[in-house]
Amino acid sequence: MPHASQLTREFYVRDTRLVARQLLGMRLVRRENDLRLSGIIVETEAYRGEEDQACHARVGRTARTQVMYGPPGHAYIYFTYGMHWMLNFVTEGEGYPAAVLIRAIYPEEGLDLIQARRNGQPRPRWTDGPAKLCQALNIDGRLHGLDLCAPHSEIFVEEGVPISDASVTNAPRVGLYTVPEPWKSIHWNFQLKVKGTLFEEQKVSS
DNA sequence: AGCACGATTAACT
DNA sequence: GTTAATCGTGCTC
Repeated sequence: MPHASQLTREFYVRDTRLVARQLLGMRLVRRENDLRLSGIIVETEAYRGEEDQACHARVGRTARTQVMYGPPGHAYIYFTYGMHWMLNFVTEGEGYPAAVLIRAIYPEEGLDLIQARRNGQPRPRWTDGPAKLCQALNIDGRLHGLDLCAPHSEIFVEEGVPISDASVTNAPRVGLYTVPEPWKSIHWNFQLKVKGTLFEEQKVSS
């Protein structure tokens, strides 16, 4: 069986909230040497514009946020809490700062390596958080700015499983404490919830 | 130069 | 529910 097709830049150029929703059910792929690690994306969040007080670009264009102002379909990877890396995909048109945070995946390929990197954690906790999936897939600042649409890219997204609107839930974005309203409570978190599936089992355990 | 805080996680009471 | 770990970033002095 050939692998599904890699998403092109046209996918990422659209409204960040739509891209975040459409990423659910897609497959995140990490290429390491000749290995493929992958998982189905089950949780995302949208961050868009300098007016969004939860978005890093609220402070404008800096060395850190520069990539978010660049062309869509690139990786925005940042370091936080003194120890954790976060993976985002740049969205919308060049010059408008926006990105989708990948918060959780359901792991499918490379399980042995993922388990080893997750240091004895139970399977439902391997990739059920934004920093956890970066640890599991060996994603850090070295990959910041990477083009997700380039041939043989070390990170990319491909077609996964079809998702119905009924299986998607919206919620406020996670981890915002000092962010003013309406940004703190706006429902820009997207989760895949399919009763009776392993996707649900993972999120219930998180 | 110093400071407060962060799009988190794991371990603990 | 609470808290330590640990350091880059942006802001103030």
